[in-house]
Amino acid sequence: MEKTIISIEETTALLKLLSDKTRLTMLKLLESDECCVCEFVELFQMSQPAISQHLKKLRSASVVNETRRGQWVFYSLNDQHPMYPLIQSILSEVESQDDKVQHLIESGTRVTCCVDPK
Amino acid sequence: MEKTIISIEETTALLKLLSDKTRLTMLKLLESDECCVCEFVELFQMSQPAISQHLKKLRSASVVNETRRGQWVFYSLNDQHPMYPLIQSILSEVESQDDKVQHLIESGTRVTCCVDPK
DNA sequence: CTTTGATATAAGTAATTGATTATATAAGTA
DNA sequence: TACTTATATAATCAATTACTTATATCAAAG
Repeated sequence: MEKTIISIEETTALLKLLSDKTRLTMLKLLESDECCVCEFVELFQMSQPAISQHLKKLRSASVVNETRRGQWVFYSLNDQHPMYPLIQSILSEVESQDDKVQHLIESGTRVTCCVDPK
Repeated sequence: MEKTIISIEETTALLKLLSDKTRLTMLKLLESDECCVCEFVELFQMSQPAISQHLKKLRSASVVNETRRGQWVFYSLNDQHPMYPLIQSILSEVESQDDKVQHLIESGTRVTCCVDPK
């Protein structure tokens, strides 16, 4: 398995994307499980459009995948991204965000959003 | 050897620092050898104060070490930085900057600056 | 001690970024 | 169909960023 050579420009673009607290936290959360937009809205003290714009940046860079299920849109890490190994090694250094997941469970947000749509 | 846990804030601050083309290229160059300021000035199409300001940011974050030798100031990677492993894994993904080193040698800049000061 | 070369700092500025509010779209439900 | 909930887009704005030019500092050489 050859190592893909990544240009300085591609790398700085990715790092810039990850150098925002909200976006990096989002990705750390996605590392363990997909999330829907409303969960991010619950977690971050920020307006829904702000969340949506952060997700758009991640989406435009193909760092995340988007799946609509009914009225909800779920996001997940794109493990096919050419820089996925780098993303993984960055995320592995970052402190766990389990407290946020716990908050979702306790507040009932996770249940509301993520129930099986069948 | 325990893995140091790094906060989201510390990580985003580091990524922001590395998410600039000039600074990331500087660090990639420092990965193989120390450089003096005049070498960076030769390499980047940019004013000397601009170079100096980039170096100040890297210095303030302790990502690089500074050593004065006579009238020259040399910079090197700080391998004692708490996030040095992350810095290394980022740099390892980035394309080589050997062409820039070659340019320094050919232009004579490297010789002028980096001769043993004894 | 004055000049020169190397580097740092200060002040100003245009471009970018990350938020906001208002509005649009899209899906589910009465 | 109309209403509600979830999400996206548009327009706007304040803060930050990465340059620029001008000036200061600092070390070596005359």
